[in-house]
Parts: sequence; C-alpha cells; structure tokens
Amino acid sequence: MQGVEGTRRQILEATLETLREEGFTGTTSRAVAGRGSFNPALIFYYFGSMDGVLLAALDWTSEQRLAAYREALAKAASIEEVVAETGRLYREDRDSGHITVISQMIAGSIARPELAPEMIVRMQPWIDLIEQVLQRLLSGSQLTAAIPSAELAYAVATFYLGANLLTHLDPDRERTDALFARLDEVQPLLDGLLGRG
Amino acid sequence: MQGVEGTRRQILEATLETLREEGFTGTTSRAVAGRGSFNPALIFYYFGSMDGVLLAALDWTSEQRLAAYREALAKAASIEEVVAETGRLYREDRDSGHITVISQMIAGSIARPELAPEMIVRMQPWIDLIEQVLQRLLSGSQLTAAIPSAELAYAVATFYLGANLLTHLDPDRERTDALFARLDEVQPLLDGLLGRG
Amino acid sequence: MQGVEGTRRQILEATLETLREEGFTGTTSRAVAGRGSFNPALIFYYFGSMDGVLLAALDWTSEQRLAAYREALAKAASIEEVVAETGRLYREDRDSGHITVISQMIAGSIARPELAPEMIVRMQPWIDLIEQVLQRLLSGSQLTAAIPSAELAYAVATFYLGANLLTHLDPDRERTDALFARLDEVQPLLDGLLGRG
Amino acid sequence: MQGVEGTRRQILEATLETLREEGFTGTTSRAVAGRGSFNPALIFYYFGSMDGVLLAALDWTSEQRLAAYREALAKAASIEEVVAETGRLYREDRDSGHITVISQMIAGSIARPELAPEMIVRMQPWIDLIEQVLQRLLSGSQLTAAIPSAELAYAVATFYLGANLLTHLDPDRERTDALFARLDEVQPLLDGLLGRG
DNA sequence: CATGAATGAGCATTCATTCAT
DNA sequence: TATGAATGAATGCTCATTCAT
Repeated sequence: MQGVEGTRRQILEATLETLREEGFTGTTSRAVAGRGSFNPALIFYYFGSMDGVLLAALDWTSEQRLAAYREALAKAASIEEVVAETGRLYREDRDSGHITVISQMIAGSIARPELAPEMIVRMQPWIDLIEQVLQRLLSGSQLTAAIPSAELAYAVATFYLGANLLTHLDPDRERTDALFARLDEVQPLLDGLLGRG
Repeated sequence: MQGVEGTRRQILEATLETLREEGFTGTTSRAVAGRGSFNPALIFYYFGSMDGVLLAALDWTSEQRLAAYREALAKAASIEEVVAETGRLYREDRDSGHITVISQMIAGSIARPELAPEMIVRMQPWIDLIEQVLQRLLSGSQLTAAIPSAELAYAVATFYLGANLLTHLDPDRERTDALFARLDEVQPLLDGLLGRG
Repeated sequence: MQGVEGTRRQILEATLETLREEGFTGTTSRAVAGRGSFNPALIFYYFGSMDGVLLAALDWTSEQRLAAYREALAKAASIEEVVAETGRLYREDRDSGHITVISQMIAGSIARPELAPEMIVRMQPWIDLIEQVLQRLLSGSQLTAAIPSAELAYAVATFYLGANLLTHLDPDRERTDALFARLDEVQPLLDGLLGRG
Repeated sequence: MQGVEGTRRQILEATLETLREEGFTGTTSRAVAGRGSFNPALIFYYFGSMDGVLLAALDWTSEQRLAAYREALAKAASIEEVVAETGRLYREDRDSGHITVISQMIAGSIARPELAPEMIVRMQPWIDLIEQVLQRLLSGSQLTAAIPSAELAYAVATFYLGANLLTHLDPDRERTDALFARLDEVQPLLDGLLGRG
C-alpha cells in the first residue's frame, strides 16, 4: 500500500510510540502492531525479531538526534554556549519522549543481557561527540592535564545516563531538573577549574 | 527440615544469585526455585509475590552494605580517606556481585513501573549518607556556597547510578574502573575547588 | 485451648462465614482458616477435606433451621398461617445469610459433580417437611386428587430452589421479593383451587 | 487449516462438550483444548478469556434453542398445545445436554460473580418469550387479574430454573420428569383457574 | 508484500493436602 | 491437639515466532 520504506517506517514509528507509552516490557509485537494498525507478523518479516525492531527503532531516532547535537555543538565555542545548546536539545528530547525511549532501551538491555553489547556499540558515537566538544573547550586547562578527554567524555556520558534513568524512576522530576538548572551557577567554578579565572 | 530463617534465607540467596547470573527478566520463580532447589510455591509462601522476594532480597544485601559504608565513612576524615574507602567498598561490591543486583533491580524497575516507587524509597538512605559525608568534607568551601549539599549528594548518586549501569552494559570494565582510579589525580583539583589549595 | 467441640465449632462457623462472604469458590482452606484465626491444617485434621467441612457446615446450620421450620409449621393450621410463618422464617434466613450458604453450596455442587449426591440426600428432609404440611392443608382438595402430595412437595422445593439461586444471580432483588409478596393476592385463587371457595 | 469459522466453532463445540461432561469447574482451558485437540492458546486468541468462550458457547446454543422455542410456541394456540410443545422441546434440550450447559453456567455464575450480570442479561429474552405466551393464553382470566403477566413469566422462569438445576443435582430424573408429565393432569385445574371451566 | 491462524514454551500465582514435630 | 513448612499439580493467560496462503 505504501511501498517497503513506508511500511518499515510505519513499524519503526509504532515501535517508538509503544516504547514511549508502554515501556520496554509493554513493547510486545502485538502492542506495536496494534498501535500501528498492522499485522504483528510484519515486524518479523521486516526486522526478524523483536530485538531487531527495537534496535532499528533506536538507531532511527538516535541518528536524527546525533545529527542535531553535532550541528548545534559544532557552532558552540564557549562553555556558556555549549551549556545553552545542550540544555535546549535536552529539553527537546525530554518533551518528544526520545529520552524515554533511551531509558527504556538501556533498562531493557540490562534486564535482558542479549541486548547489552548492541547498546554499547550505539553509545560510542555519543561519547565521541562529547569528547570532541570537551577537547575544544578544555585545551590548555588544568583538567585536561589531569584527565584524558576520552575519560572525561565517558564520565559525562555516565552522569547523563544516571540522570536519564533517575528521571524515569523518580516521578519527582524536580530533583533531576534542579541538577541541570544548577549548571549555570557552577560555571564560574568550572571556569576556575579550567584555568580561566 | 530447616528453621524458618534458614528457608527464607535460602530463597533470598537463590534470588540474588539468579539476579546476578540471569538478569532481571531471567529471575522467574522457577529459575530461582531451580537454583535453590526448592519448590517455586515456597517463594509465594514466604514472600507473597515475585516483587516481594525481589525487594526483600535487595533489602537484605543493601542493609549489610549500607552498614559497611556507614562504618567506613564515619572514620574517614579527609577527602583522600573517603576516596580510598569508597574505592575499596566499591571493588568489594563489584566483585561480590552486589552491583549487578542493584543494576538489575534499577533496570527492572524501569521496565516494571510498580517497583519504581519502592526503589526510590530504598535509594534515599544512600543519598542521605552521601550528603552527610559531603557536609563534613565541604564545610566552608566554594562548592557548598554554590550548591546545597542535598543537591550535590543527589548528583553524586546520579553519577554512581550511571557508573553502576554502565558497568553492566559494558563488559569492558576498564573504562569504569579508570574513572574510579582517576579520582586520585583529580584530588588536587578538588582541593582547589574546595578552597584548600 | 478450647476442647475438641470448641474447635470443630469454630471451624464450622468460620466456614459458614466465608461461604457467606466469599462464596463457594472463595471458600478455600486458607480463607476459612484466616477468618477463624486457626491453622488451615486443622480443617483437614477434623474434617478430612474441604468437601468435608463444607458439608458438615451445611449440616450444622440446616439442622438448626429445619428444627425451626418444623416447629413453626407444626402449629400452622391454615394456608394463611403457613404463608405467614414461612415468610417470617424465609426473611430470617435471608437476613442471616443462611440462604446465601445454601445457594452457594447448591451452585458449587452443580459445578463440582462430586458434591451433588450429598446435596440431594440433604434436601430430602426438607421435601418431606413440605409434603407433611401440604398433606395437612390439602386433604380433600381438587389438587390432591390430581397430584400426589410427594410430587407437589417436590414442585414446591423446585420453585424455592430456583428463587433462591435467582436471588443470588440478580442483584435486583425486587423481582424475587415481588414473587413472595404476591402470595397474599394469590391466596383466594388458591382457596378456589383447593375447593374451599 | 480450516476457515476461521471452522475453528471458532470447533472451540465452541469443545467448550460445550466439556461443560456437559466435566462441569463448570472442570471446564479449564486445557480441558477444552484437550477435548477439541487444539492448542489452549487458541481459546484466548479467539475469545480473549475463559469467561469469553463460556459466554460465547452459551450464546451459540441458546440462540438456536430460543429460535426453536419461538417458532414452536408461535403456532401453539391452546394451553394443551403449549404444554405439548414445551414438553417436546424440553426433552430435546435434556437429551442434547443443552440443559446441562445452562445449569452449569448458572451454577458457575454464582460461584464467579463476574459472570452473573451476563447471565441475567441472557435470561431476559426467555422471560420475554414466556410472557408473550402467557399473555396470549391468559387474556381475560382470573389469574391475570391477580398477577401481572411479567411477574408470572418471572415465576415460570424461576420454576424452570429450579427444575433445571435439580435435574443436574439429582441423577434420579424421574422426579423432575414426573413434574412435567403431571402438567397434563393439571390442565383441567388450570382451565378452571383461567376461568374457562 | 502482507495476513490470519496457529503453536509451544513459559509465567506468576493458587490450592488442597500432607507431614514432621 | 495443633502447627508451620512444604509440595505437586493446576490454572488462566501471554508472547515471540512461524507458516501456509
């Protein structure tokens, strides 16, 4: 009715929607198919297995988001700008439900060990991006002397992951939001830390 | 055949073991019972439901670990000591599999929303402990001026949670371990940050 | 703690209470034991099986009720008196929950064929009582000429059974109650039928 | 392998058969599937739940029987004919096991309260049919003056239900059969009652 | 390309009952 | 006489997946 690409896309969209609204365990083939109004068997026809669609759906959104982050951060020169831009993108992600998708996939991957290696592979480009930004920002600071940027990038990703999951565990979002809001006040400290005071 | 406590304990141990080796989704009543060589119905006899055992098992290990952390940190006066002690305890947790248990429960709680509030409640004592230590350490520093200790404690817990999960996603533990190892080198920076340079 | 009879009785009371409030399927050994605050195993110790207590409990109340009906009906000479007395006793039964117990046991016996023969045996004394009353009332009427009193008694019991179950199926009790209320207005007709007009 | 209707029908038939031969409590998904030699999951695929099949099966037979009764009674003009026709149909129902199915469902509905309202709804068309026949028969009689036909219809249904259940409690069918047989002899009395003597 | 039907394995949970003490 | 512990067998139901068409 719509050509292959149309159907694939329809399935991916339904998968993401289900992930967002029903969570990882609620994302059964029937739930996805019901949401997208197609036959459950189609999922297997196109993606082979549930793990298959789940990862394909994650890839699909992630690529789009990664491109957006790359573009926004390429322009950001100062810490202020980076903080501002990531804040903006993060809010987009949170409001669109992209964050939920990630949390659910991460959580699901831990619960179902088969998915874990796939998730690690998919995290790497993000860590690389973080590292690039950090390198640009920190060149010549005390911090970089103490910690290799790759490690620092990993630390940032680690923190982000924790915040992400906590957001989904704790209905009281204020605490996590407060963390992000606090970044502004921390900046002077960071500046000191970066040897620019 | 055995005292009450014996059986309860046996069930809790089998639950933890299964959580460690099969992951959250693999921890079914049959899997636990098989591992502990007892009848699946016993789980329900003693703990009412799978959620029941899961939380009871988590409580059981967590209480022991919390006590250990409390004791070790009570004695630690300087940042160096705190870092050294937490490093030691963390390695214990990692090697004993306690970390796996936590990751699995956190991940599972995101997948099964009923567990989420229970997990949040169980996190609080840890955040409180972190806050106490931070207060002791940071009194009079620039950092405390900028960020309330409660918030900082939450941030630390957030980071820890991220690290915890990442450890289980990534079989290459080196990266997470490196993070902890790096704390030593970061200390001078921290000292500066804390206004003790 | 209370002697055999005390315990037996306690079990029977708890069984009836459970039957009344949880229905036949809700009357599990644990439910009964919980209600009576004793150990489920006691039920089997005293009554051998669940079917055992169920029937014993039914016998226990039924004997009491049968005696009450016998006494009240022995005195009733006219149709009016019989109708009045049975109406009174019926209301007692309904309000005390005795009717619920019977319905539940009947329904349970149909659903679980093993109980059926036991129930039939237990119905006979009631049918006999009805027959006695009918004989006293109908001697010399047209009705008795047409129908043997035993058969008529069976018909009355049949109707009663239907009304009883319907009461428990239909939350709208008005319809069944209306049936009983109507008996008054039917009496003149009955009188005609009985050849006393 | 077979058309949709074929399988649905197969399931319904197996359900009725099980209801007839094993009783309500014996009608488990596995028992039905075993009898029909299909996979238990199919029951849920087609009917969603056990309650679902049970009611669907009841509807299936009931519709057929209701049509048969309607047709036969439409033609019956006199009391004699009505009695003759219902007697014939009743014997059909009894021999085909349709009566068993009804008893089991009624009994089961008392044990499982969720089914009760569904059963009440399903009784109404029968009561309506009875009322129509009664109205046709009794117009202008003393009885109708005393009792509204709706109430009388309910009374008839009540009696029928009791007879139905008793048939299944009591393996000695003679007594219930005798009741029906006796209708012939009662007719003159009824005629008198109806003011046609 | 798409579907409805079908399946097998699995899951949490419940229950009557037994038994050692 | 009474109990707590333990068990085996069932039960309704769900799910990913396959397959013939």
